[in-house]
Amino acid sequence: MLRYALLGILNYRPMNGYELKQFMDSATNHFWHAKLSQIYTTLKALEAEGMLISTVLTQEDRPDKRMYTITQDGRNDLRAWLEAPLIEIEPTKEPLLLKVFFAAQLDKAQLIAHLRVQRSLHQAALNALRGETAAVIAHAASQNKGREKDGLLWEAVRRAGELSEEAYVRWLDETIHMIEENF
Amino acid sequence: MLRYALLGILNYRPMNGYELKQFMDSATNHFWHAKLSQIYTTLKALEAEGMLISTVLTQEDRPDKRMYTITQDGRNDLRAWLEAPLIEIEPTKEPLLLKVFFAAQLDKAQLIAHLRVQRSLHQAALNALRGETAAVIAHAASQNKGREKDGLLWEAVRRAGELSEEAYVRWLDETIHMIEENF
DNA sequence: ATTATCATGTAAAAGGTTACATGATTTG
DNA sequence: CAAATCATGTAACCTTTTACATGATAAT
Repeated sequence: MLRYALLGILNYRPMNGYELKQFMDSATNHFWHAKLSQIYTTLKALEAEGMLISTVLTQEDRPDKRMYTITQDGRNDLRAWLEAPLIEIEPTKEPLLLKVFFAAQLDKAQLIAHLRVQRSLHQAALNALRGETAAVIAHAASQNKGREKDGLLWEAVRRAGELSEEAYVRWLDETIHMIEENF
Repeated sequence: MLRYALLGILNYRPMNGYELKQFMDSATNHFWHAKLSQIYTTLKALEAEGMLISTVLTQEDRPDKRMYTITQDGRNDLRAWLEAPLIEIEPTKEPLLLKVFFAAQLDKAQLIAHLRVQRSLHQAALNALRGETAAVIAHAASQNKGREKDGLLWEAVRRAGELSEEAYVRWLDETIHMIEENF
């Protein structure tokens, strides 16, 4: 599925692997991420399939860049994927919930400590979505005249992350409180 | 991490692979899942490491069962993992959000259709958490006298799933409404 | 009759992470 | 002077999924 993330981004404009990684880190991190090593190998595979073409851009003072451009085949593949409805829910894996499920043998203080660490991490993620991510999206939308729909959807997706993190923090607060009272 | 799910469940009582799969499907599905093939290979690896021991239980009218029992080494490993705090957030991958992010080229009706399919799937997941999952947990807790903490944590984890699905359905409603108005 | 359940496994492939390898420039 | 940034890639490994393989009994 990383292939569609890359095709989707390269459908905005050509980029190199390093820049794709930066784009994902700043804009898609809360719903899709990848390591550089996987981005490079996936770009190579997409070019071999004819979905992308690359050209080397020689730079002075900086290493050369391999710029990838989406082809018509790539656009068709992206379109077909966008049109296909998702008829399943993505099954989630939540290490924290797995740990809490089996944590009855831990003592109260240790369990609460675990939950508080997660609370601060999720609060930070929520702040990032409301701050940096919101700013990146607003800026990109403002530079994208004539394509207002993009901006609406980017914001909708950001909002999904915000609701999800709000719910997580609320659950952590609820649960810390419950354990303080009942353990 | 499946290893800790299996060690955690086998710490309640010995089971075979097939039964572990059923347990996970009915109780842990919303935060951890695995295919039978992976469960079998992981059990084998855990036994090779000395975390589990297995014995074959011969049955009439049914295929034989390989029952797995946790060892002291397994209990120690489980304990060490439970005590280690989780200092990172699990990065999520949400195919629906990936699709919506790039979906500006779809027409309004198609996009709304995609979101409505997901709405019904997430509503069904929410109903399952409030129905079957809640019942399974309540029943298991009632049969677990003297270990009330287990039941409190099982319910807390179920509640996390409920809050998460509620937030998802709310977001889908918000987004369907936004697209109906602004696209 | 057909489908579901019970029951265990192996093999191949795909997806993803970690480690290795290199090296210049810029910022602190 | 050290660390971060820019920049690309390969190799080994781990995790997970899909497909293959078998076969009896119970339910519809």
